[in-house]
Amino acid sequence: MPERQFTDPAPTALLQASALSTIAMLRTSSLASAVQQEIERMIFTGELGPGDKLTEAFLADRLGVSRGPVREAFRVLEEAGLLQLEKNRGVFVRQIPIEEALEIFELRAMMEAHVGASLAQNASPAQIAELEELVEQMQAAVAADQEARYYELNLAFHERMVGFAGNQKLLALYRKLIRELSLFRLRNLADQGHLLTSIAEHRDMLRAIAAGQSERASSLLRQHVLMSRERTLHNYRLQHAGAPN
Amino acid sequence: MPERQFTDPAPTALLQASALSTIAMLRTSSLASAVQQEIERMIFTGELGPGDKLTEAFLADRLGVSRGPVREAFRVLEEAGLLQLEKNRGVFVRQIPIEEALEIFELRAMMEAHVGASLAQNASPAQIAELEELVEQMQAAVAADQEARYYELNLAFHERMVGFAGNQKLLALYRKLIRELSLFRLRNLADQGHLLTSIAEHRDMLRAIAAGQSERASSLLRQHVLMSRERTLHNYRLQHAGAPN
DNA sequence: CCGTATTTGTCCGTATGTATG
DNA sequence: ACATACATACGGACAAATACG
Repeated sequence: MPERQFTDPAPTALLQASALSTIAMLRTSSLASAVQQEIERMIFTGELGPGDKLTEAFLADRLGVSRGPVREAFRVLEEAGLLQLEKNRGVFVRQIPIEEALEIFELRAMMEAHVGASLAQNASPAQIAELEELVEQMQAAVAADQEARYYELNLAFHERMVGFAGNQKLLALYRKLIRELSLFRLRNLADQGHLLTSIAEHRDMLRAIAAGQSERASSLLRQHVLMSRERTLHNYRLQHAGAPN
Repeated sequence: MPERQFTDPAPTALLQASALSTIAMLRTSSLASAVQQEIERMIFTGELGPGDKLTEAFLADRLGVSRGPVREAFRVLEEAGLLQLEKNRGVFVRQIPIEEALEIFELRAMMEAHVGASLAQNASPAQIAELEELVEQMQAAVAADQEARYYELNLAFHERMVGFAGNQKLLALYRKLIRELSLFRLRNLADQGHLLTSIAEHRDMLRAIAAGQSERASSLLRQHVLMSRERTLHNYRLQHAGAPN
């Protein structure tokens, strides 16, 4: 059973065209970081999927750079948890096992609970207003049946909240976890009902925060994330019901 | 005002001797990771201090490898927050600003509070016993006036607690933060009184955990870490009173 | 069990950019 | 302002290790 390899003709041609221009544009700092960003882009657009194999030489060729920068990008992306380096075998897009995804959800719950308590005590009216505006847009997106847009706004909402807590280190860690989690994402094809529930939960959070209710805000956020965790686990079990391993 | 550079004759000779053997011994995987570990060792033993300058060529020379592996090690250590790469200028051991140190303490407080609640619900008697044993050793260390030993045990105690929570990702993040924080450490030359207080706090935590009191355990751990934060801030202000910047 | 192909590991020469006098 | 020293950035060649037929 051959690994799905990233050397098929069609996607390769596509990559070559887009990558070269992208690399050229990103040439702000080092080639290595440009390559890094390009690999990330390929992963997050789905051009590269979990388990896909990459090689230094291949990527260097297609991106029109030497192996050096590619190597360095690989190392950084391994440290970031997106790639898995196997000595003398190749580099693979990481498979996030379900156990790890669940751990990440737990950490998100911890972080967002902390953020909820913090915001209940320190959030400015302007910040709350901005979050409320995001919820409005989410509502509109659901009404217009734009699921992708909804998810985008949802991510933005949570990230913005974490940002408002004012701890930059926390925000950086949060982002890192979200990126890793996005590698897992077996599309959470959610039903409309859930989306509306979720929006209502967001409103509840904001109310608690605006009212300065630390513990309630904290608890609501934790539950909100843990719900999301449960849905993910549920979906996973559905999809892996008949196919153990 | 020249940066303190890592080219002084005395420490260099020392480095060369120890490093070569170390590098040889660590040759388990790649030279790059061996170099990485060696640099970490130099940092944590104080051979390298915050602000010190490193160069690829110099380190490569002294470690007896080429610049390639050194380069890669630099990138990883930058990602880890220990080094700061400045393009075409040099590589520096990071200075953790006080603001960042305080942020890390806040994250530690968040994490350990979470761990406290978790352990209160799930810790096994064996785990609690192990933690109690560590506290006993800490007590003995204080009695024997072995401060260094006390700190070592204290770190082990907290890390072990985090480990017992069962979330590997959390443990990894926790360790990473502690490593970064150790770069800050203007020796927390603590008075005996504080050490004894601290030990008492540890006992309180364990009691709450053993009794299954989630909220109390959580709160005690948070306060314990925040106290530590306050002491650090206090020491910092003392040391920087007359010398702004 | 061995040879060959593949892939990373390592090294060094040169280009490029930055700071400094 | 300009030249020079210095450090990284990058490329390409060679070596070593591993996998696979």
